[in-house]
Amino acid sequence: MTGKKNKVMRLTSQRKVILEELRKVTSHPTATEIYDMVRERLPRISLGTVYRNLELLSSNAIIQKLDFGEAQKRFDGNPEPHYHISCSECGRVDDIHIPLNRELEDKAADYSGYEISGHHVEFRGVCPNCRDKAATRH
Amino acid sequence: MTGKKNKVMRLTSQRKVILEELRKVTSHPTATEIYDMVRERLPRISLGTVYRNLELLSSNAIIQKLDFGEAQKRFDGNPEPHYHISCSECGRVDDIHIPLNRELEDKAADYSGYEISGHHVEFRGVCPNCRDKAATRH
DNA sequence: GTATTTGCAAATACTTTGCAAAACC
DNA sequence: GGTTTTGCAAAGTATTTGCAAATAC
Repeated sequence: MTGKKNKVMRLTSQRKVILEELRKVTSHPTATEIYDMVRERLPRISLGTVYRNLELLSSNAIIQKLDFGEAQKRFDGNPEPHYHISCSECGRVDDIHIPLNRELEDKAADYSGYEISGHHVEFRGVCPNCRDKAATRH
Repeated sequence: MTGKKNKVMRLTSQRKVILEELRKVTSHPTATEIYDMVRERLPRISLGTVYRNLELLSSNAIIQKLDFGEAQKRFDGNPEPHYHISCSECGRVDDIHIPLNRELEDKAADYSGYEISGHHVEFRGVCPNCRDKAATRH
């Protein structure tokens, strides 16, 4: 019905550690960053395994795969929809937990005729750290 | 001051045709789609040139580079900020010209301490075509 | 016991880049 | 005339995949 595969997802040590490490941070790491984090606990894990698990976990809505237009995708251990902001200076990505604006979806549906299933908001700006650094330079 | 290069951007036939073709459509084509469109008028143009021009034009805010999490980036001949919606069935991308919600930026600034420079909203849903097709199938 | 998952390495997909020749202003 | 841009081909980067061995249940 939903098109999802019906395979049982086994709890391998690799999968468990990837999920644990991802849930520890709010930094929205890339696949290679996660690889590095996980390798401290599982030195023999391969990058391919990390990619495969991130793909599987995100397609099962256990984590989120994010794309901020950079070369590498990022991952978020929190599967609940929420907004994000990225710093144009240092590239860091933070969560923005303001309430989702459902009215936007109604407007978009009226405008487009689409049947809307969700939306995402990405803010751009300069993070407090980088703003302070810039100020210090004067 | 702004970090932009000060080179003069020359009006080559390749650049002109790329821009013209991109402005003709609202389909948010990928680089290879633009390559195919342009090649009908300039059969000897190379894909590298298309990429270089799309990069240059978007970094000069003459066009927009968009990323919907697919493998390929997409391009929009309209440089004005506006929202987008993509169809989860067929992948098409449409503009949503509802007014930008600046209040969201204020809320995000309050929440995060960032200095916000802009935001983008992406809706997901099923386009009218695909909805009709799905209905017909029953 | 059997289907899923892993590590490894090779393959793929998209985009970028070096360079000499051509084009623009 | 000097700088930018092009075509071409090769390189780069991120991600995916085939396969035999290992693992989970």
